[in-house]
Amino acid sequence: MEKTLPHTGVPSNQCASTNKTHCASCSLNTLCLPLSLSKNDTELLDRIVKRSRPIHKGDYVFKQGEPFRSLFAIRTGSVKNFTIRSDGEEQITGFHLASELIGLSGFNDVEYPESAVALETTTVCELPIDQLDHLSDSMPNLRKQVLSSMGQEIRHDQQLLLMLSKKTADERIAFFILNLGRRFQRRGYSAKSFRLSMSRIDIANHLGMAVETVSRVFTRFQKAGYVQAEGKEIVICDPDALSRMSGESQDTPCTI
Amino acid sequence: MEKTLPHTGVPSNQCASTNKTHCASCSLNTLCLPLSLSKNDTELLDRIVKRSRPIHKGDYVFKQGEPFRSLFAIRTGSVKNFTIRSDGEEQITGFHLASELIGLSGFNDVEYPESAVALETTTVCELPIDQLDHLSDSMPNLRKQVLSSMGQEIRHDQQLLLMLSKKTADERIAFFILNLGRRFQRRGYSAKSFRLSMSRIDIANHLGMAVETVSRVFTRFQKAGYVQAEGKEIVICDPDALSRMSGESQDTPCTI
DNA sequence: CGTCTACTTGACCACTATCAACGCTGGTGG
DNA sequence: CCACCAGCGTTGATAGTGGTCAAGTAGACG
Repeated sequence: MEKTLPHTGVPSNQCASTNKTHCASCSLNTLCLPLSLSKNDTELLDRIVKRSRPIHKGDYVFKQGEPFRSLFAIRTGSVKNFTIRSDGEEQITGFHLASELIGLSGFNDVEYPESAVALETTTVCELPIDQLDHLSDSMPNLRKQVLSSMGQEIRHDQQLLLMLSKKTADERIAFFILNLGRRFQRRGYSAKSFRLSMSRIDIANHLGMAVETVSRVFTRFQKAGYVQAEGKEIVICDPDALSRMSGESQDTPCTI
Repeated sequence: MEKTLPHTGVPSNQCASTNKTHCASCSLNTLCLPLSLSKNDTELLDRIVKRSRPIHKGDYVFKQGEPFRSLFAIRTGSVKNFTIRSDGEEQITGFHLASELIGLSGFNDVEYPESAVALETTTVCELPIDQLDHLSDSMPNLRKQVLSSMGQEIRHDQQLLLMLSKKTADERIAFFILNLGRRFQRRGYSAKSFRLSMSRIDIANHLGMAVETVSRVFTRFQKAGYVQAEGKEIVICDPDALSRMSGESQDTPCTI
């Protein structure tokens, strides 16, 4: 149903050496932590990476309240991050795709302040924080890369903040779809045609609106010819219209 | 009008040695970067800190689009951070008080993705990023502290996200007031009685509501006896009520 | 095939944005 | 010293967006 995983079927576990995948050969190494590392450094990083078997839809990558021990890089699939609010409600703080680093918000905390669960069958690379830290001593570039990822995460959150604090339902959905498309594009997929791995409920939760509203906006967009939405399959027909709607600058044409 | 600044009036500039203030003697050193540093390390950090003269209300600490060169620790006063959206509107991403580190969102970017301006007369300590980076080589604790601050920033943003995506006007204001109070408390001031350094307009912008709504909520809270608001002076009369309103857990009593 | 959940659509109403008017305060210049 | 002005803050009236409730459809899964 989902695109097939690179996983071999061999019951590999934990140790990188039991698994075919290595950072050096990973298709994501230009997007992920090895980005600015030398061949040698990449190999050192590779050694501390724990690659576990695929986790299934609904499984936890890490759970709010667990001791903060590792960062995780998503190899395939996607996850949603969320916190449980005091009133018991789940609040989705973000969706993450392949090559993205998750768990960063745990820094400075003894435990994970949020949970991450797989939205589909997903494989992750685990980076134990103490080893990563130790490795950082001798690899300034790795250090920079981690800081970099955190800076990115902060900017991402602030962009979201920016959106949630002002925008209407239409603007939020337009932005959300475009943003997802761009992220797929960076990973070599089509920016205009993709599959939403998250439910409407999750989208609604994340964007701070009612499910009904999400549904209505999708329908409206479809009627207007901006997108073609059939269940989770999305085709963006008029990216410029969406870009205009999302409140992005009118002067620069849409990047997808 | 504001509390007097520790600044001496001597036209000191740039070099720490021309200024009385040092990290070791700074009243904020248990909240700021020196937090987990040894006496010796603090001294080393102290050497790269540039302490400039006070900046006045409305002045920029750094400006969106400028090359990312430094982090800044707020010594006294307060600032607002904001980005200019494509439509030309200003969007306030956060308010920051003494001891907080700003500029973190610039990591991984060549330029600052947001601006910071003083809300009142403010003094900052500038930490040039290249020197900080260099110092990090030999000081793992400093590294941790920076990561720590970034983790904190991410969590802070996510908490805000959480709020903006769901809450009503009352909930937002209640949360905002309580949160400010707690931050003042951490700095040794009263959590219940303080002065808002930002205008209603800024609050509205930040919380994603109209100024009129902010004003109405303040009035409503006052009539209900939750707070006493006279212009920018705020007294929290019933923290528990605010806590309940803000959607925090009902079981745990309010922490202030 | 039945059940459960996700999703859609419609009706209604509350909340809050918007528009408008006005008081207040602080700063400026005569 | 006072008149004036600009920006902030408050309050009222109105309208629109989007949440809630309700019902029904479609799709997933055992």
